[in-house]
Amino acid sequence: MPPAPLRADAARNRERVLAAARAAVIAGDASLPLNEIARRAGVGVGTVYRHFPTRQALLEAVTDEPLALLLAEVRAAAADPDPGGGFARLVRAAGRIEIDNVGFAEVLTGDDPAAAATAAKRAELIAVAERVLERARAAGVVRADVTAGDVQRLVCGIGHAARLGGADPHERAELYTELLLAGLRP
Amino acid sequence: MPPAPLRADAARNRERVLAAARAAVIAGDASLPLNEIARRAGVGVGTVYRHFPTRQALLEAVTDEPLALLLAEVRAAAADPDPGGGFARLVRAAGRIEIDNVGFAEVLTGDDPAAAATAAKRAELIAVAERVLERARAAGVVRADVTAGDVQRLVCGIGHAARLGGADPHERAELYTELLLAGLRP
Amino acid sequence: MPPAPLRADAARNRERVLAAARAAVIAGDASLPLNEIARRAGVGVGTVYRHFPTRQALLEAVTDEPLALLLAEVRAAAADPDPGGGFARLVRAAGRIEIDNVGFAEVLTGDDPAAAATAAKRAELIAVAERVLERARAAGVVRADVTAGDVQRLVCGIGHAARLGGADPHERAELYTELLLAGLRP
Amino acid sequence: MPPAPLRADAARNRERVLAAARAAVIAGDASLPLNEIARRAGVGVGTVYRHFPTRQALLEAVTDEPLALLLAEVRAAAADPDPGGGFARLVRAAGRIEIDNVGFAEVLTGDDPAAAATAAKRAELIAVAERVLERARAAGVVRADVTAGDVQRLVCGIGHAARLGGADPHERAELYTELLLAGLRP
DNA sequence: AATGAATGAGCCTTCATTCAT
DNA sequence: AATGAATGAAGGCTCATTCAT
Repeated sequence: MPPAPLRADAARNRERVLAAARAAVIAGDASLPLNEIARRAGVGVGTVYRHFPTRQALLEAVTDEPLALLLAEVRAAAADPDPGGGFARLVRAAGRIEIDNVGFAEVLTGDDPAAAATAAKRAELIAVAERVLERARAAGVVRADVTAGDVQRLVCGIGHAARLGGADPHERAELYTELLLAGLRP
Repeated sequence: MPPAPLRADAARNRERVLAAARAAVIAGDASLPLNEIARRAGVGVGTVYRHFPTRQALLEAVTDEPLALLLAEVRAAAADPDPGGGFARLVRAAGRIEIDNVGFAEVLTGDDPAAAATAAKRAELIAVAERVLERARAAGVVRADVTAGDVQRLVCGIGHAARLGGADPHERAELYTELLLAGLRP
Repeated sequence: MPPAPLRADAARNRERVLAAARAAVIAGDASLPLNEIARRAGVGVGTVYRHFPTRQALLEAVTDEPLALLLAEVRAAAADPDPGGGFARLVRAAGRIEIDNVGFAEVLTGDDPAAAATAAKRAELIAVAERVLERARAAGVVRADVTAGDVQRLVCGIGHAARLGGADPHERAELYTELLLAGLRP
Repeated sequence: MPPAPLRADAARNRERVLAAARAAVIAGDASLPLNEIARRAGVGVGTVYRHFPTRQALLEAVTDEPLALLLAEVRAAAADPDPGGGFARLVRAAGRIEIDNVGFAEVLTGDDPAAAATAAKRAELIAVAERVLERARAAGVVRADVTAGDVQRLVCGIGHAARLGGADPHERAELYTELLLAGLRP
């Protein structure tokens, strides 16, 4: 059966929890106690558990929005007539999204996406990204010895690096992304 | 006064604890409970606390050897007559060491090195690395908009990235390092 | 808002913990581990912490009942038409209550009452007691060089003294209280 | 055999430990870790244990000097031709000594004096004090319903009371002692 | 469905005490 | 005799998770 449409109040609660978790994750505190997330969301712990049976499930849900965003970008990249431009666009978008969503990398590269929906999105993401890379490679604008998985990991790495310094990581992330793109050329 | 030579048995215990911690860190489990480290080392918890009053102190001790190693490399890099070659050597060495010592990055980029010795080594490391970069920049073989801090962070990021995939990260790390070096050229 | 009426079962647990703590305190073991109090109360440690975030909070709660009792007495004393009689009544009541509630003195004379309610009661207690003493002094039935604080401390001291011997401290406390009253006369 | 005369250095160590413990006790920190006492004394923990097998033994040793002092006073009191004056002198001395030696009361009224020497002194102290009280009672200058034990306890209580307030307890102790003496009159 | 009280395992840390050096 | 390293029991506290209301 399709996942029963949530009652209005249930949906609102779910959203609140999600918002609290998102805020925590963005603030870099991805290990915030569930008790505390519940408190900030203004709901009981039980409610958190009802909507998200495991912490992993919650993190995935948090990552769901950026994942959709990235999916859109990768599709747009695949549709770009310029293979090199499309690839660059993809990498830049991934970098931007990664830097704004701390847990993102873990879910994307982690092993067990509990939720089927996430798994599906992830699979598509990877498949399309692979095509984008393939095309760029064929056009001779990207090194041949680099896989889609490498690119994905490198984007994560760059996000990690950008976050290591103090203050605003965005500027750093931008620079690092350009470095990465330069390094990826043949 | 010099830090009083340890008694033979004390030194052995210290080494055991260190070995257990090192193993844990290499295995990627840098947050292993001190209890557990003590158990694996075959000593009481108290002994761990005696030798390393804080977890940070223990991590620093674990990182001490690779830090010394890297320090030697950076000195050698500074002595290399070829600025570009010296710089590349430094980055490659840093990459290799980082990949073999998970906690390394954190201690290197973290804020408060409890132990004075670590602080000193770290300071020298950074100073010399800065000179190496400066020289490479002056020789026109490295982009001008990249600081020593950036390089340090990027090496960490690359280590992180290499570790994200399954199995042997070494090969990946090597590739990523070359990408980084390529990206750093003007 | 009023402190939300506790759920029936929560209230029962709170009471059990309180009872266990009270028993321990009366038995003179005011430093009983919270672990042990939890065990005796038949609840988990967490429950103790939920109801009383700190040991101090628990002690204050334990002392709350006798504090209320004493407050009633001191008010009655203030209302007594006979200044000397009122004062004596106050001292005797304080002695009796002190002897039955070991931690009482510490909370009363200690510095930081965590709970606002305790602080308020304490303040009123002291204020009214001061008036009782004042009146007695004015009537010439109490030495002029003794402050309310002194009386408070002396009552604690007498409780302490009464508890030092073996067996039943009550009888001793009574005698010591009379000695104190005699000594306080001009 | 008589307790083998200590070697000079052993005696010095013993004295150092004693001094450290005394200082801690006077500072009101009678529960200072033995490790810490050893450190302050500049000796190893083992040395503390050698000289004082139990914490109780150490406390008794700390109390030994004031005990001797009090013993002298009580003898002097017994020798005083004036029964009332002798008694008052005894109480005042006890008060003064008690206020300067926090652990004193506990050792004096506690149950198990591990050291035989302490036990002996204590016994004599009590015996002589009893005679002083007896004489005062016979002279009609002290209430008849008060035992030597009571007086001892009351002095402890007064010390306790004096220490409850902030800052300098000496002044308070003096006042409280006079109150006690007044209260003890028939 | 929601709540939040209760639970208890588990980690952290301290310190009395022992014992090899 | 002295030392201080080692030990481990004990207590403090947190937090994921369950479940009665």
